[in-house]
Amino acid sequence: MPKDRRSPGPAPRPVPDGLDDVDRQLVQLLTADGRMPNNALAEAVGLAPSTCLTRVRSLRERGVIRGFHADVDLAALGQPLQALIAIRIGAHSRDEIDRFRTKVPRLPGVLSLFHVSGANDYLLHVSASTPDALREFVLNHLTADPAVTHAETSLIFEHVRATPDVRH
Amino acid sequence: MPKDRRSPGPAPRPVPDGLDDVDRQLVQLLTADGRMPNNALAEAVGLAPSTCLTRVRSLRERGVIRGFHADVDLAALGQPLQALIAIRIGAHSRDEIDRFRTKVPRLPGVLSLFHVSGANDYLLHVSASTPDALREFVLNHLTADPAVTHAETSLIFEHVRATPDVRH
DNA sequence: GATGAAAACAATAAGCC
DNA sequence: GGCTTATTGTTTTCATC
Repeated sequence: MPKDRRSPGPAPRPVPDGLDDVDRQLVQLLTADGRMPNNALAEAVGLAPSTCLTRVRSLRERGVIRGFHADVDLAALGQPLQALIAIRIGAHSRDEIDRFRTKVPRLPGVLSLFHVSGANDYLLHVSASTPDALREFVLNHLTADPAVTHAETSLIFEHVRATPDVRH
Repeated sequence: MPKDRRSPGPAPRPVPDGLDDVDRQLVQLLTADGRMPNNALAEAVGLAPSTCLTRVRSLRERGVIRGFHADVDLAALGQPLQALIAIRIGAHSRDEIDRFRTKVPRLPGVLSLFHVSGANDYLLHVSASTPDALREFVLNHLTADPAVTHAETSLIFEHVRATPDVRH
């Protein structure tokens, strides 16, 4: 079945609603360079600037593009250390988990929180200015938390960010 | 010693060279919104647009700001699964490690590669379209690699990105 | 949906403090 | 460093297809 026109019953698909090739190209280009100007973008995908603008707006409105962020060298900002901390939660009560999940992303130095399957419950990506600051972070905010039963810190020697290929 | 002027011998500091408060604010603002226009940025930090432009340029030139990227909802692009894969390397020869480190970020679906201390050597953040695609990725690119002795996959249930606080 | 043309706005260069 | 002004270029709206 090639195109499924005239489907009578169900519903017209909820959110991301078909991204075509041009949409994917735009996402790809803006992932690689989030400040690429609209007219350059337009030329790159072969659209008029006004059309391109409409497309990009629609991608943002549909939540396909969530936002744009500067990628910063934290070492240059006095945070030369990064770590990944594997965390286990003891009390698996909904409340404890929600509290932890809400509190952690607001702690200073926190970059990302992953809730994961497997032996650990969370993986926390943090930055710190010194080994002591990292130790203090773990002791004050993780070890001291009654919900946390285990926290294992691994230093990050190197972090390579890949630009995801967004084609089918 | 307040300012260390007239230091005769050493050298005038190599790269990030003192970031002042305005620099930090700019970094903070551009981390939160990488597409904030220069004139809005200028107003937010209390500078003239031209001056602000010079500052931001300098931040990029000094590598404090490495780039700008769209934050994309991969699920909307047909990659609803994400995983973190803990990897151990057997042969700890320099060549094997370099090869692994070079090859992995180019594999399809790879988002980030962390080289870490501790029991594991790497932590790989990937996206996939289906559980089968994830399994194929692990089997073809990790298990099949002679340098890899162990690969343990954890599904990511949720990923919360924090906006780092860049103040001192 | 896509377009081109016009109006509105932002980025940049130059000269000066 | 920073500011202002003048210029260039980009974004955005709108009427039209």
